[in-house]
Amino acid sequence: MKIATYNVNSINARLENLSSWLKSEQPDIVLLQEIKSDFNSFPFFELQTLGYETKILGQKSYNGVAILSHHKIKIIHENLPNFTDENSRYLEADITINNTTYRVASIYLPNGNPPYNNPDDTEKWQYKLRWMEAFYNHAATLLELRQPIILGGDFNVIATPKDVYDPVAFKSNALFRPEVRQRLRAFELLGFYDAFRAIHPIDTGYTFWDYAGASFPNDMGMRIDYLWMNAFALDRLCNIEVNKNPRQGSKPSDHTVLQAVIS
DNA sequence: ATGACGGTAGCATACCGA
Repeated sequence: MKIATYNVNSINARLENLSSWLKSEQPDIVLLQEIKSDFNSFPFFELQTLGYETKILGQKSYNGVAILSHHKIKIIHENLPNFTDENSRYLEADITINNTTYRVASIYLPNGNPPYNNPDDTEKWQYKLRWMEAFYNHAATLLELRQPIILGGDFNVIATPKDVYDPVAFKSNALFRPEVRQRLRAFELLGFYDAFRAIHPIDTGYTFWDYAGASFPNDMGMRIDYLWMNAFALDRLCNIEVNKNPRQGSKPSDHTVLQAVIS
């Protein structure tokens, strides 16, 4: 069973790029973020011709998450429970493959940096912290399940200094501030394993490179996309890798794919 | 530190992002 997470930065702008990756890798489950599309403009039919059923929590212009699968998708939650969110950032589902039911979620955690035109505005930062608290609370309840759980997506948090090309420059950035790293760590200590780090203790594993400058050729990236697994899922983890192909084609997203194989 | 660069809405330019 192959599962992947990919922040596409608009599903419609990325359809060709996404399709060619789907055709070559044939993942069973795909967690997408930043589809930037509501139900009416989502390319359900194009993905269906590639063999994928799709469930989305859409939104016009911004945010939006989706789950694709070769198998039937049963939606469990749209949005985080016990948290009123004006943005579409969380979609949770059960997918049964070969008699195993996987609980999966596609997650687009808030960025948290102030808008460029208003550097003193802390509203987005406060929203990020509240979001992470609600996510922590829900994740704690998920661990009661006796089934493999895979929580994947764009977490917008750089877990450690080695997960970014220049940790000093990002010292005060909302992706790297101690408050969010501590919260991600607390989530991890509940019993969710960073699948990439479980297999690759040293590799950089960057999943995002800014469009600006020559970030990608110079490998000035950061690791902010994750697949977090409970013990039931991690026990079955065979392989996990960052696939950089979608980042180097024409019209790439600024993120690339993190894909795992589970037995 | 700033803004590059790219996407959306909608038609000029503002907003958003990591």
